[in-house]
Amino acid sequence: MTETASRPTLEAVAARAGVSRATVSRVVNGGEGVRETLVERVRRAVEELGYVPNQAARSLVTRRHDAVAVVIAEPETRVFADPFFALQLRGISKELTVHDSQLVLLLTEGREDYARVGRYLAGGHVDGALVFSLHLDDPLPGLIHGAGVPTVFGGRPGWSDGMRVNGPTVYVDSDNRGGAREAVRHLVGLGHTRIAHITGPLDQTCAVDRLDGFRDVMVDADPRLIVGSDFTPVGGERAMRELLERCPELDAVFAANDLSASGALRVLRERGRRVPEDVAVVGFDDMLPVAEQTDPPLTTVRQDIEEMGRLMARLLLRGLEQRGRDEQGSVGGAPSSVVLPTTLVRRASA
Amino acid sequence: MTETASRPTLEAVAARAGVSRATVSRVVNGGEGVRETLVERVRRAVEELGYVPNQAARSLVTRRHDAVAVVIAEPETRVFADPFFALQLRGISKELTVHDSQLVLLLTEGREDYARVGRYLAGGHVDGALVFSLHLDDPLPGLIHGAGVPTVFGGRPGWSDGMRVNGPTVYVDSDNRGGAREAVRHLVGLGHTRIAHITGPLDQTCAVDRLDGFRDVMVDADPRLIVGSDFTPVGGERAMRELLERCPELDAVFAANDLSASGALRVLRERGRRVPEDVAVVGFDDMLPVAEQTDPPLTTVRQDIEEMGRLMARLLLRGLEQRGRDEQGSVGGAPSSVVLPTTLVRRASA
DNA sequence: TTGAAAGCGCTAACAC
DNA sequence: GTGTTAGCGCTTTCAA
Repeated sequence: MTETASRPTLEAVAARAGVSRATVSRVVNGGEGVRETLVERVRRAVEELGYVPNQAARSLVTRRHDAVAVVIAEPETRVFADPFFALQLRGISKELTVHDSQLVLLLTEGREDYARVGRYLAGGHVDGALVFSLHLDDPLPGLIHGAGVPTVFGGRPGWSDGMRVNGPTVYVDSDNRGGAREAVRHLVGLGHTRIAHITGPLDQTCAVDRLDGFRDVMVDADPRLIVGSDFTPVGGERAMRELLERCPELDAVFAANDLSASGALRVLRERGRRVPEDVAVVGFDDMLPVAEQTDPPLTTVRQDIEEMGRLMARLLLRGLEQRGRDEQGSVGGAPSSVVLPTTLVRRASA
Repeated sequence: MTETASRPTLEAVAARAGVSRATVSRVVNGGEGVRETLVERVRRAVEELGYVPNQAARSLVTRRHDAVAVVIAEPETRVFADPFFALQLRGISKELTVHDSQLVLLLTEGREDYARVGRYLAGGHVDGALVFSLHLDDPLPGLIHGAGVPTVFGGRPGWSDGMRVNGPTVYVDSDNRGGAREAVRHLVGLGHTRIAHITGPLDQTCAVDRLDGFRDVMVDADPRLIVGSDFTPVGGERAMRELLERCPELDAVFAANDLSASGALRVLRERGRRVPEDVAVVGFDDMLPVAEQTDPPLTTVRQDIEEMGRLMARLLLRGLEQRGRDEQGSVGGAPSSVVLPTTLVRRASA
């Protein structure tokens, strides 16, 4: 532990430099319209005293915080077994850094945490929020709306467009449906006909969209070939066993993400089915540490997760700027949602 | 994006409840020493107006922030290919939540970011800092010290004890050396004699400690059996190839972490060496998604990473409380470093 | 028990 | 250009 020395204030710097507080403030905030010699003098005083502005005081008057909350609402353990969030965080962090904004991470581990998050958001700590992993029945959007904080969502939220209470909902998403279609078409192109799908949790839109994409191609798929799962390796194993039991003759599997695909691969190996000769497998995400590590390496649908994070931050910050420019009811130029393309990455599994 | 309504202030609540600001403040902060009827009246006004305290204003006077910075200084991409940090974060987040404190994440992607972090820490945004992944030549400790922020380190920092400028350095670490010893002894117990070691980056103390543990047991190890690496799967592959070239007759490998062990396993399989029959492999970390997923599943040294995170937060908060109690130069009761035990987890690879 | 009043450190009009 | 002044919203003595 280190000591907390009491820090010098603007006042002290002003005294030392022999100018007024206002002048110091001007210099500290860019130095526009201050004589060069004074700027110099103030800079020196700042340096000598080791002055750093007190943000609480600054925020109190400017009402800006240069901080953005990232809310990750994922009760399950999964969040952290999955590089997904980490990658998004990284993209966000990079973009925020460029704009000199800080990242405040709010993780919720259960319903009890929601009140805390709501309080925090409403407490005027941050300029905006980035929100992930919404489930259909999530109370979070309500809280956020109540807190009145500008928000960009990661992944299309599940509610209908009616929710445009104050301005449209802004989100960044991948083309989950299109990506899924491409994956399944690839399997079809390889000559497979009995293609199964291991879904993600269907209370999240990305899982639903991937299922829809699967159905787009396999228009009259045998319902026994679709089995629900949860994006985890263990869930993937379970689903694969179920599938093998229901339809031993299946010849391909499209898993809703790489993690569940890895579980499926394990079961296939265990059961002596060769991949891709007996059963071809395609995943989704292109999570490198997973997809490249499986045996055989996984053919999968790539989405640029880091870019999604970066984009979310960019949209949010742009929106904040907008709002700053025209203080009331900004109409034109408000940012709108973005859907990023996906690409199929061919490896050995299909 | 959502609208930012201007929030009601203490003043407004006071007016509505027909009391003074001071009374409202008391009620909001617990309500000690206020007549029950008034408490009730104020609570109702708060409710009706949807009042939430402005934290900037509060911090300005209390000098507390109920926020802790987590600094992750890892220039390489590795940070996020590795569940390690995510797990620590999770432990930290849980503990902070209990104490109603917020987590502010500061990621540094390169030297340029350091100044920003220093500024932030010094800016009085947070009550303390939790710092990870220090490399030997890291400028971060200096910055932190300059910022005068109470800090707990994750992993023993590399500097000598002399650095106790203001109070001893507090850290939380695993018993890396002991764990390594146990791993190697296990291999010895299995009858292996030509045991190799794939190290981590030796500018981090955990990697050095694991190497030391290896040497403790293999007192006069053939230097060709020790090869440097970097904690990544690819690094592990490279190291394994190198080892196989230098010493084709090796019969066991202790890798400094699971990720590099997974790379080593892949190379061994590729070269047709059976694991564990021809070459036994032990990792370190017991990162479940890695260790259980490898083929064969990895025998490894488990460290409770989430617990480390939790403990770091706990030590920091305890220190802050201490400091709150006795405002000057707290002597007794200051928290001190903790080293957590490790355990060997036997799976199939050794 | 409650209220009045004095700031916390800073910015932003507004004068000079 | 530079200084003066009035708050931002809250907590916290100090009196009543």
